[in-house]
Amino acid sequence: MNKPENLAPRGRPREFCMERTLAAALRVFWSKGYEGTSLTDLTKAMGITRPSLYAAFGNKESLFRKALDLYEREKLEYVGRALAEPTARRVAEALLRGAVDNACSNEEPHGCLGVITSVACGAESQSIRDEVLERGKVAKRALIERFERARAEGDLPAHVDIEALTNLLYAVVQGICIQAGSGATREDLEKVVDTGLLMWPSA
Amino acid sequence: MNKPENLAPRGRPREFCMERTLAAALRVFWSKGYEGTSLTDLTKAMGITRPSLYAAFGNKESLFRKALDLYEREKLEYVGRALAEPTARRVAEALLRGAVDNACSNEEPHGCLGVITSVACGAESQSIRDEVLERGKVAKRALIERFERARAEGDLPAHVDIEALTNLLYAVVQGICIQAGSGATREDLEKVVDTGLLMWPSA
DNA sequence: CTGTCTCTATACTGAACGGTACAGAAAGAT
DNA sequence: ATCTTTCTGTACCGTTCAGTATAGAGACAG
Repeated sequence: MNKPENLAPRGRPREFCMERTLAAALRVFWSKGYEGTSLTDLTKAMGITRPSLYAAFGNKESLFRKALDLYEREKLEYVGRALAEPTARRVAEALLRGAVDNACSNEEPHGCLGVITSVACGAESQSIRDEVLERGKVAKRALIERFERARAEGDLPAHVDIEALTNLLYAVVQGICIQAGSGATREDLEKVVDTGLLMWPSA
Repeated sequence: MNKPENLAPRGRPREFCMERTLAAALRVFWSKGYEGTSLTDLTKAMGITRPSLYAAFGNKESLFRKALDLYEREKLEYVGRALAEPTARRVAEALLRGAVDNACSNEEPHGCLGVITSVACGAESQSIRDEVLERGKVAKRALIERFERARAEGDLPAHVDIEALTNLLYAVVQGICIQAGSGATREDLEKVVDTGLLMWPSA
């Protein structure tokens, strides 16, 4: 029918920028985990009050999901880029180097929001944990399919267990995220990636 | 001077077994992390009341340290066994298989208490986090020394970066712990170990 | 028995948690 | 100007947190 002409906000306009406040919330969740983040932490970092937060983003869980969307969109795009690389080795390399970049940024918290959440989420807020794990499974399945294609193309030895290889690669990525959050430097982790790539199976 | 003759408990004797209650506390910390565990969780699992807990173990932090000692003594002894293996490859294999065993027990929580604590410990209780990280560093240093000896013995290629190789192995162990806590089965992780060992550098 | 000592159990403290009711402020519509 | 709508800030809700005061129960010494 008629376009609702979305330039007609009827009441008092919002005084803060939702994108900026969402990015601020993401940083807090990223560094403290879902349960470790309090509403006071959030409102202080976002520069808004509690009722404003609830009106704009729903409750804490809904805010976290929106922050998670932003994180996947902006910080995990390297996963999609890695999947598009032409060879299995370059897929692995792009994934590992992207993980190091993401976990070692100078401007963002160290580590990976997904790993932190999947480890630090208790029985309460189980649905948050489940959603993060589900998103991880989707990425893992895409990697498995990519490596199966690579094997079919003669790009990986025929004898390797593709699922196990993917889980191993995933484990290294997770370990990198943990070590980044535990004080390892970018140089340390780049050497880990180099060493791992030396062992990558060739066809 | 005189030995205080420690078989003279003067007041009413304690009604619970400290070892059993400490083991129960360890299980709770292991499955929920330090900050995710409340005193109510602890007293319920240990079957004692709050004042009994405080009289016997000090405060929550002191109880956690005692549980961590127990964990290292009973659940991480495989690390020492791995270091005593005769070749670098067998050190790595014992470490990886021990990690899978420990993280996939049928009777204990899945995952690794050290990994969980280092990830899920916020700015509060920083000292807990620091202690766990320090204990991890000690183990890593022992592994580095072991692999340096292995290289000197011609047991590892001369060109490998020992510290990076150790960090890589450590990353795989950490990834295994995370995946064990995220629903991976023992069979999944055993295949990961097998695949990783296929890539282990030979002299 | 009476003391004395140490355990246990109830019930509490102040602070922080996630979430919200309510009143006032500010913008467009009429 | 007035009305309606939506945002903002204060002040609060009940609950849970780690930790404790206090009183009673129980075991030994004399």
